[in-house]
Amino acid sequence: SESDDDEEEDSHRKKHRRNRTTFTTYQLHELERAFEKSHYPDVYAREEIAIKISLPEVRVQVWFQNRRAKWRRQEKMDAQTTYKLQE
Amino acid sequence: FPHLPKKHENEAKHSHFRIENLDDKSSKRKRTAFTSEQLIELEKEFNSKKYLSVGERCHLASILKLSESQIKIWFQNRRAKWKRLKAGCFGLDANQHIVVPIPIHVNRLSIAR
DNA sequence: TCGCAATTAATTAAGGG
DNA sequence: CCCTTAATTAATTGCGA
Repeated sequence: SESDDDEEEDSHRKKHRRNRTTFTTYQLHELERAFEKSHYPDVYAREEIAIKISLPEVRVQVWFQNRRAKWRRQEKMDAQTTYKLQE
Repeated sequence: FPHLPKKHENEAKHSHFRIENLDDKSSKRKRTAFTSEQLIELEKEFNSKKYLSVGERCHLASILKLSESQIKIWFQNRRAKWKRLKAGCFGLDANQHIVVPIPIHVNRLSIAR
């Protein structure tokens, strides 16, 4: 009966329960395809994508942000790889 | 209406290729975590007014022990979030234009004349 | 100088393997 | 358990007024 633990109240828990959207394979396909075309689509392009894959534009926007972060991370990584290889 | 969409400079304009900096202490960008007290107060303030005057900002900065810039940026970011939230729930309820207070900072010099 | 659009960079945490 | 990654947020850049 003692709740003891949980520094964070579960009221905080319920409130900050983020609902994470899981993309379908098709959505991921289209997003990836769009990313190939441009890493920086403007609002209108994003809106177009959003409609096509039936998602709010903001989800598409966030997806591109995270995708670019990944892209940069990888780019930095194999930049280091080719660096080592040339020695 | 204010501020049109804007276009991001095509493709990789921001060349964020930070070279391995031998200088520059602690290459990571600092991210200050505001305390819950600070956030509660900021939120409370935002609830009453969406825009702060210079004086209000200065006062708030001193009582929360944050820089004026941090207060300014916080309100900017908060307004952006507020806008997203408003736009997000279209459909239900037919409120088109809420009583949006106005940024009147423009007047602070021109009114004096 | 401000606000805003658009973004980044650090971070938090969901959920799958 | 750890990893990938969706979500959040303080901070940056750049433009226009």
